[in-house]
Amino acid sequence: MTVAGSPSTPAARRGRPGYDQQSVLAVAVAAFNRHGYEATSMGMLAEELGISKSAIYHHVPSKGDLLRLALDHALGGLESVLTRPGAMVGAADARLEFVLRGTLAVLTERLPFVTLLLRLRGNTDVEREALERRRTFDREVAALVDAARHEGSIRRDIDPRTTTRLIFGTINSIVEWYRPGGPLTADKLADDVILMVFDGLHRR
Amino acid sequence: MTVAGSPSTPAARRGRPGYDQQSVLAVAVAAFNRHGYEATSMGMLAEELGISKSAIYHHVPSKGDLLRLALDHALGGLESVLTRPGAMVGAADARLEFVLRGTLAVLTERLPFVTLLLRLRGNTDVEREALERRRTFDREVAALVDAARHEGSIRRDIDPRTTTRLIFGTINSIVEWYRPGGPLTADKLADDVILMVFDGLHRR
DNA sequence: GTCTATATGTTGATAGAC
DNA sequence: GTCTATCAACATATAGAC
Repeated sequence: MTVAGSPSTPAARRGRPGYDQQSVLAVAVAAFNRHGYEATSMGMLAEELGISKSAIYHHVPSKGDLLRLALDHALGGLESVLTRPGAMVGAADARLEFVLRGTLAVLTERLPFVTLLLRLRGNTDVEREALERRRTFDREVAALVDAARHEGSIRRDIDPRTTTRLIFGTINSIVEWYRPGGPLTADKLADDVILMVFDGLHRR
Repeated sequence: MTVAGSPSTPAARRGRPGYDQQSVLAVAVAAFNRHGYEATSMGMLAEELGISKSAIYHHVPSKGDLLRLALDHALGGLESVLTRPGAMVGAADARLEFVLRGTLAVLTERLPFVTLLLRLRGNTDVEREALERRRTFDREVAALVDAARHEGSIRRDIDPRTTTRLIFGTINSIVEWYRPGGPLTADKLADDVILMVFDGLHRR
């Protein structure tokens, strides 16, 4: 999926100038992440796009729809991880690692969209619906953690709920600092995260 | 320090009714965390406090000062961890654990204030100044991580910057789910975090 | 310590021209 | 696909009464 940040990017759109919905969305998501969704005005978006406020309404019916489109892109990516073959068969330990690596891949590939999702507070209906879908995803991963624990591959001296939350916390917090294109590749990052979470930082 | 959430809490304030600066601040911080600082209007605060907008200006000169007071409380707590005796002497490994436990203690004791600090995006001068103080704190902890690495107590197959960011990510993400007064005490949480970060979740 | 009234600008969204 | 013009509602903050 191509998400351009300026009008008439040749690779993204052939033909006439001006924005399309995807390129408007990319700019909107960046602004939502910088100021927060509620604090981002259509006037600010218009200024960044270089068009008038009302021109935005040609691409999207409301500010809430910009949010809904963005969150759907993030959630769709995460949900697809759970339906991939590697998430369904084998030892719980291996399935868990597969899902965590898949989550990390979606997080880095759709970074601004997932960032927006993870910063939601549930203040509007659109946000609450997205948070409900996110909770369903979280519950399925939590079930995998429990299975790996029962299997004996995960330590039992930490409460299962705490275990799941620490795993998610570690992974989700990556949106706050990881930037693709830097020295750290997404694959190496995934290796590092799996290493710390399951084997720890101490030398042994 | 007492931070009340309603006017004339007997333990917090003796004498006349009405809010004082601390109780206004507590309500404001909760609202900032729920909606984001920029998206929280003085009208919303007035409604939650049950007083008029202009009455708030009796306690604090501006909305930005509410933010500044709150961030100062969070940063003061974090900075005090680095000047405590345990952070200054001994093996780097032990000093690092001491500082991380101290950070976790401040995070849980001043939870709403630290939450606000960690969600800043740097859109105003007040925010940028706070982020600069936070970066200074982060740099000092990063130096401890580097020292523990050189000492040989921390694994070398993960980049030092990544190591520090994963540690901070894991700890900072706790504000998104931990609630004091629940079944998990702050001390047990700190034990769990230290255990996962340094020894990993795998059973050995 | 709180109020009403007010000043001045910005909000999301629409109507209709080009 | 973009524009100007417009709307009612709401933003931060101040002045001055009680």
